[in-house]
Amino acid sequence: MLLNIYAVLLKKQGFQHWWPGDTDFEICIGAILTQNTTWRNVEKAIGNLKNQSLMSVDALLRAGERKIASIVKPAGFFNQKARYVYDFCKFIEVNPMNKLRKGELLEVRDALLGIRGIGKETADSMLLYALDFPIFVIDAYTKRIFSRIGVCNEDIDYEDIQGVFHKGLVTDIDLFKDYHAQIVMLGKDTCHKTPRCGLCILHKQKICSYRLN
DNA sequence: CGCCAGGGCCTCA
DNA sequence: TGAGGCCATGGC
Repeated sequence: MLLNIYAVLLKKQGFQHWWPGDTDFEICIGAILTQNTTWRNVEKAIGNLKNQSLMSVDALLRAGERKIASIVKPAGFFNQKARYVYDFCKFIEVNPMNKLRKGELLEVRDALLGIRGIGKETADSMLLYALDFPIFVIDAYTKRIFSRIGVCNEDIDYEDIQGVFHKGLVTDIDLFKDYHAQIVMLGKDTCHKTPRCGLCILHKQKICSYRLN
């Protein structure tokens, strides 16, 4: 079932090569900046950081929250996000990513969740895409799409829907990465809050019968 | 113009 | 532990 849906999305949309970002650190910063924000706006913020040579732990710590806030402004919620980025850097300063990569998944996850501004989705995005741990990322699109298919309710708890994927799929980092990417693509292009079922491959294949329009 | 975007925190029951 | 308010820019 889950694998079949992935196959359909893969065939339609192509392999996604996700997450966008030149380095693992940049992936983490992007994960923070994209909270409840379109990637288009995040790109501007990331571009600003790179232009000012601030895409590194040391440079960001030296810059400080005020400076970071002014630079990531296009990503929205910039005061909060500047604090989150700064706190994340303070954490990485003590726990470098190559050290985290050698840790136990759930312990590293708990450590990330202990940082102000890093919740479940952000932590799992970092774990999967930057640290290469096998954990499935759940986001608003995942809940929306799979509730419309009929797998769950849209307000299902994070760990509950994550468990559906962990139980229904083989533990494969590359599969987890690309499956989530496929979900985001479908969400951005088609499965909007107001659905565009006429464009949806899952509707065409009769996998989803949420609504005709 | 109004709606919405790849969340998460804080507060208050 | 669950609901509601808040954070903010930019595209459509």
